[in-house]
This record gives sequence, structure tokens and C-alpha cells, in this order.
Amino acid sequence: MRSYGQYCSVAKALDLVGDRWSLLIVRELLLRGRCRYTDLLRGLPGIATNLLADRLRELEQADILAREDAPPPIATALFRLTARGEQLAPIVRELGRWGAPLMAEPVGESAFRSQWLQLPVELFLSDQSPDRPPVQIELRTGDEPMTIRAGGGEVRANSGSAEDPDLVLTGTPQLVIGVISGRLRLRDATALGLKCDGDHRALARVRAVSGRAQTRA
Amino acid sequence: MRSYGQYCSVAKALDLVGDRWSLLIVRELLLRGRCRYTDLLRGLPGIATNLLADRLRELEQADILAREDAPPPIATALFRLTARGEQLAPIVRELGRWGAPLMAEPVGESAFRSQWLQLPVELFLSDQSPDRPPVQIELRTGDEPMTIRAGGGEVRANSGSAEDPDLVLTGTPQLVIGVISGRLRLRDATALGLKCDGDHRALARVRAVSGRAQTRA
DNA sequence: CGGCATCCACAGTGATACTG
DNA sequence: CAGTATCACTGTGGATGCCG
Repeated sequence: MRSYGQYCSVAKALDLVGDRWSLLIVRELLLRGRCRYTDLLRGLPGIATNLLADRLRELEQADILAREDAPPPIATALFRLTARGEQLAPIVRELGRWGAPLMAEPVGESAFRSQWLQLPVELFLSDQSPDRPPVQIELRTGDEPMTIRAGGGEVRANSGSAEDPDLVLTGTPQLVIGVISGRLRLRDATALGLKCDGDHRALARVRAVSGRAQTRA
Repeated sequence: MRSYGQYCSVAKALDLVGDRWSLLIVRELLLRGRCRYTDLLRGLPGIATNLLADRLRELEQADILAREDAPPPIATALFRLTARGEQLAPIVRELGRWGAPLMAEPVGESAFRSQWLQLPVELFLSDQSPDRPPVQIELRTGDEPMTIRAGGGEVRANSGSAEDPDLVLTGTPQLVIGVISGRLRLRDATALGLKCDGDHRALARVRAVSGRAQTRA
């Protein structure tokens, strides 16, 4: 991308990460950590392979990510964020927060990857009862299951099923995200088709009233 | 811009504000409030006039800004952010914070507008002695003077000269911003050519140690 | 003058095919 | 698996023209 040629830190930042796809590549690396080229390609549906290669080169030059020579068992290179790249997290987070109301519209033709659920989980959930025993909520939507684990004041989301879930939510990404972001109440979501097996109170454990997204776009 | 077609709030946000120039237009409206078309054109050196017209239309459609019919004395339309547009402030702020270390390199060919000083002032300064009488610092760099006023726990920056400045800083944007962002100490900046007339303690009044930008990019 | 629309050369994008 | 090569297409930026 051409430089904006403006002596302003916003413009200088956009000179480095304002390119199409650049911040979405950073999103993938923030959510998943180290990735192979193919993992990125799959996590960024719609990107052309030559563009991914271009962007990775540019972001590497800008010291935002680094290419690692593989550890012995694997015969491939890995991409990871540098310290400077990790500092982009607040930007991606604020973009995600601002964009949250836009998720009210149905999925439609949009592609979906379950790892993207990590973002609303981090943004909108927190452990409301740190002293009570931990809970697990399994989310079944998109390509693979995700599990939310809350306990000791922390909430984390990881891919994979829960061993012994307190609650399992099954349905479209729109409904699951609506519930997580606080745009939908659980009862409204179930009325719209969300399947909900287990102890409903597990959800109250992690949903902060203060963290609710606005309903209106 | 083409939609990313991803059901993720970051991607949806970038569908609306990820276009080239879009966030810089928002920056201008955040810093200056209501603007005429020509004000925006001058505040965005490098943009082509047809592109500005395009972007304004797109941002209006996205409910990020609105076109106001002029109040009687002026015979022109004004552009202002909507509530939804103002909510982009955290994104612009975080971009500015991330980009701050990039301002260490000299101005070079980059264009500069003194209103852009408002951003580092907001990001890095705060009133360290709310109970002492207010102070004024005049910044003379770029196209027109700016004045920082600190008092009662608040710090604000406005264009124009101060009536009775406690301190006047004159020099390149790089030096002035270096001092504001905490990357340069006042004595180092003066050694590099910053002119500094008045009471140096006025600067200590507003510079927070905690708010220092990193030196390294 | 303010607020665009039009035109054009060119750089960036995206789909597909191909390669070590 | 990790890209490079090719090519049609679209978006960008500079210049200029138009109109109230």
C-alpha cells in the first residue's frame, strides 16, 4: 500500500496495518498463536494465496510477525506475532467491540470459523463468581466445537469438546454469539432455535451485565 | 470495498471502516468536529477529491457520519460523526497509540497539520496537579499554533495562540511530539533544536511518567 | 469559491493454474 | 505444503472540467 505521507501516528499505523487483510491476519495469529501457512489460509476464507504470501512478507518486514524455522518433528515454517505485533491486540479488540452490533444480522453467505468465537468470549464474558467451582460450557456451532472454561476469576475459550460440560449450546453462530455478547437472552435464543442442554446457570456465571453489547447498530 | 464475507465482528467492522482513507476521515471529524468538504480535503493531504466524495457517501450510508444542511449564515453543507461514528474513537486512539513509536523518525516528506497534535496531547498528557492554578503551553509547529490548557484535572488542546502562555515550544513537529509523547526529555529536545521560552515546570504539570511511549519501534 | 463528476494511467486484488 | 506465475478486473490518485 502507498504510504499516506502524513506525519500523524494514526496514519503511520495505517501505513503498516491498513492494508486489506493485514489486521485479519493479525487476528488469526492473536487467536491461534503460531500458525502454518495453510492454517492461515483456512482461517482467512476468501483470501487469495498470493495475497497471503504478500501480506506475510510485508508484516514480517514491519516487525509485526516473524517466520520461525520449524521445530524438528514438523518440516514446515511457522508464523507468530512479534512483541510489536501482539501490541496490536487492543486495536483488534476495539474493532471487534465496535463491530459486535453488526453480528445481529444472520450469517447468510458469510464464512465462519469456530476459533472466531474466542473474540466475543474475551470481550463480553468474565467470571462472576470466582470462588465457586469452575464450569465448562461447550459451544457446538461452525466447523468444530469450542469450550469455555470459567473458574478462579478467569474465562478462557479453547477449541475442542469439554470432558464434562455443565452446559452445551448448539445452534447457528448468530444465536451463539448473540447469547455470548448479551444481545440475546438465553430464553429468546432458544425460542429462535438454540439448543441448550444442561445447567442454564452456567451461563449466568460468565455473563456480565455491564459487558452487554448495544442492541442497535 | 468488497466485503470480507466473514461472520466475525472484526471483519464486519473492517467491511465498513477498512477502506483506504475511511479511518483518517473519522480522525479528522473526531479532532475537529463538524467540517466542510474543503476542511476535510485540507486536513487529509494526499486524498483525491473524487475519493473523498466516494468515502463520504459510503460512511454516510454506514451511519458513521451525517451530512447537515448548513445553518443560515453559511451556504454550505457540513459533515459530522453520528453517535455510531463517535464510537470509533477507541479504535482511532489505539491506532494512534500503537503508531506513536513510529513518530521517532523525522518528518521528511510527510505532510503535517497542527490539529493532529490533539491526538498525542489526549493520549499522553494529563493534569498532574489538579489543585494548582491552570497553565497554558503554546506549541508553534506546522501550519498554525496550538495551545494546551491544563487545569482542574483536565488537559485540552485547541488551535490558536495562548493569551498568556506559561511556556512556548517552537520547533519541528517531530521534536514537539517527541516531548509530548514522552519519547524525548525536554533537555534532549532543546539540544536537538527545540526552542523553549517560559517556565519549564508547566510541562512537568502535564506529563505523566506512566504515559510514556516506548522509545523503540 | 465550494462540491463534486469525469477521465485516465497505473497499482493493487482475486481466481486459477502451476511448481519445488 | 508453501508458495510463485499469470491475467482479468477493480480501486486509486492526479488532472481537469462543470455548475451553483
